[in-house]
Amino acid sequence: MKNLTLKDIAQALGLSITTVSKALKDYPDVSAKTKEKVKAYAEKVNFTPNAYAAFLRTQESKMIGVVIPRLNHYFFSNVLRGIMHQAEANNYMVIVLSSEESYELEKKQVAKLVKQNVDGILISIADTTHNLEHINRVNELNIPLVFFDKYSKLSPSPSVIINDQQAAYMAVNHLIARGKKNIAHLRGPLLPQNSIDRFLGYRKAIEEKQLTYKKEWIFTCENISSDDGYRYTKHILEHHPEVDAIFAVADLPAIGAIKCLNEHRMAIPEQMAVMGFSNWGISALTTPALSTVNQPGEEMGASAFDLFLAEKERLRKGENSNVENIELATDLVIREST
Amino acid sequence: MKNLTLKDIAQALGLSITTVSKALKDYPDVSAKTKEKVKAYAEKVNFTPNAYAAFLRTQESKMIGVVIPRLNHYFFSNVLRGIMHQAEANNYMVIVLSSEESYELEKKQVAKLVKQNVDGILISIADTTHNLEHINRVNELNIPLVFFDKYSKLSPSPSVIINDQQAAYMAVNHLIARGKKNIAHLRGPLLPQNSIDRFLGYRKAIEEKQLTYKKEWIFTCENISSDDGYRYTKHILEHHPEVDAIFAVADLPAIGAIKCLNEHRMAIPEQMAVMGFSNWGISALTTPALSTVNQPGEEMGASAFDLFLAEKERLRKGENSNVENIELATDLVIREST
DNA sequence: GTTCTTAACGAAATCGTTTTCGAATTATAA
DNA sequence: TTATAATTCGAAAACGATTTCGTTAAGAAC
Repeated sequence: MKNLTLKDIAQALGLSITTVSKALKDYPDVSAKTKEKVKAYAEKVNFTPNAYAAFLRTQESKMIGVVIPRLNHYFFSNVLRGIMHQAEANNYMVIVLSSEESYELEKKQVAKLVKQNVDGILISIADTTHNLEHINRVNELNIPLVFFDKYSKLSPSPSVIINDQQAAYMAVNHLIARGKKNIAHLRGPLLPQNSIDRFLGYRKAIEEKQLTYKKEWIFTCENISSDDGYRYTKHILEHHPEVDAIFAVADLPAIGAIKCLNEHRMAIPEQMAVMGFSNWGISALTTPALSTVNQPGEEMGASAFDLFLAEKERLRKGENSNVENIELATDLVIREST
Repeated sequence: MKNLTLKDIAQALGLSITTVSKALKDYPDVSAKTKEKVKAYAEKVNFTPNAYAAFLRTQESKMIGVVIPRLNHYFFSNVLRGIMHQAEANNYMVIVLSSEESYELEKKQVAKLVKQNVDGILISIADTTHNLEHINRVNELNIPLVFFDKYSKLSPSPSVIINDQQAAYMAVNHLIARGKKNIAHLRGPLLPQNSIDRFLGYRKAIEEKQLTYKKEWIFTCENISSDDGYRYTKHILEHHPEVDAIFAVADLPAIGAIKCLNEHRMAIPEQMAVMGFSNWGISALTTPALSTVNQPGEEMGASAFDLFLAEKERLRKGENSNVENIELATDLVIREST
């Protein structure tokens, strides 16, 4: 019942440990007959080599670490799913750690993964991460590292992201096409690249169509929470009645906005249109249902894992070839709120 | 820069590997001075013993496996958080796997964890799990196993759950106190204990107050999805106009119900009250906000980990003492939908 | 018959830690 | 001074898989 070892198999078959090991790994200096015998027996007793013992020799743990800013986050759950699916297909285990959007915790979690000898790290950095020492240390140790969704332009590691600027540009253009002229923006925190890019996409669309751009219509959602959206929308209703649409950095603030608008009996989208970002599961369930930008979470996760494999291969040979950066396509999900 | 070993420290300090190892683990046969010296140096170079090598001797991997039915599930995310927090405090790593509510996948994931030599398994079983062979195998291997939230009465392993029956009983009593007389129930699938218990709590409250109990008012949400809730609510409006309240097995169907009621311009809660279960983050954001039962996710996770430690201790000594089962308190969250 | 090649297998070292057991040194007792 | 005990250390054997390097035996070549 206990896990068998090579020794057990060797004894059972009257072979040496060496031969059994080599037979299982298809070494050329084992006869076809022996290979057959060993493989059949190993299959029968459901043998798999002890991962810890194997690590000691090969220094490959067959584990990767994933650091995400939040666990209970719809989008990241989807990314995780993609990662795990791909990891399973390649016989990797996944250790997931959360940074809780804290730079300090992120550093700790990365250090923990390094100590665990993971074969690679997939990370989406926290909104408050302003320093890349911990990332650089991973690079120096020659441990493959891949960014997904939230990355840093200052690091040379490969990344898989969406084109946030273009996605936001498309979203705001959709609002404009619906006849909206005074569009407010609930933006994300100042640091992360994607909240910057979404803001830039917003501004580009506004300026290109020569609509009014006002600093007073830009609000920073520090926590990207529904509460942020609720609060700012209330402020907009009270102080900027001319605003006829809201483009939010994420679905959560957008839903907060809808909640506030409903309470004030505003007609959505006639009096005020609302556009979110991410296509969370809940966004289809609000009344009215939220228009948003679809981010392909699972696909992003799968690509991130693939990039890890590529990066690992790259590091194994010399450093010559250049890093890959993948940009996934997004698409608008038009529902009732626009 | 690379991870140091005991050997490195031993050489640096002119000691043997043995002494360094023993000094770090406070063996009595190492002098106080040597211990100081070793510990100070280890601290300085940020040494931690190689987990894989340690496993080979101790057979303790300092890793636990967690199997949950779904990754992108608000409640389970919270449980995970509790588990990870407690795991971190006790120097454990956590491997999370999802069964996707599939019995077959659940079996595979458990097998994978066993092969990985985890020190224990924390599991919330899938709705479709009808057979406990995989769980029994874990028991036979003397690997500590703890159930949380969704357990099986057929297994002797410890568990941490809520009293679903009582919680549902309280919830329905709340609806009755609000003057509702014809209460429909959107129940969960037939197998899992908690959907059975919630149904029993519902029926107990109904019968105790001698209200009408009709089989036609009971609907089974196979996927516990918002779509289930939406569909059944539509059916209720069309075929059972006398129903004045809906008690759902979870928040998602309840939100689907609200969506349907809003579309039919039904007054909530006057014409139809809605009660959910779980207190998902979104339940506060619907219009009207959803009344529900609060399940203490993080607390459940933390308790599950503590139970694992206790169970491990129990298995280490003989099997004498009996297993613990923890029942966590729930509380009603009354919002606008009732 | 001798030498050489090739095929098939095993012995043994290694990874880094833990732990048993014995050795060496010092302190204490006789 | 010698015997005994206490203290402090280190050598070495695990744990289980991988891999290098030999060894053996059989057949080929001369």
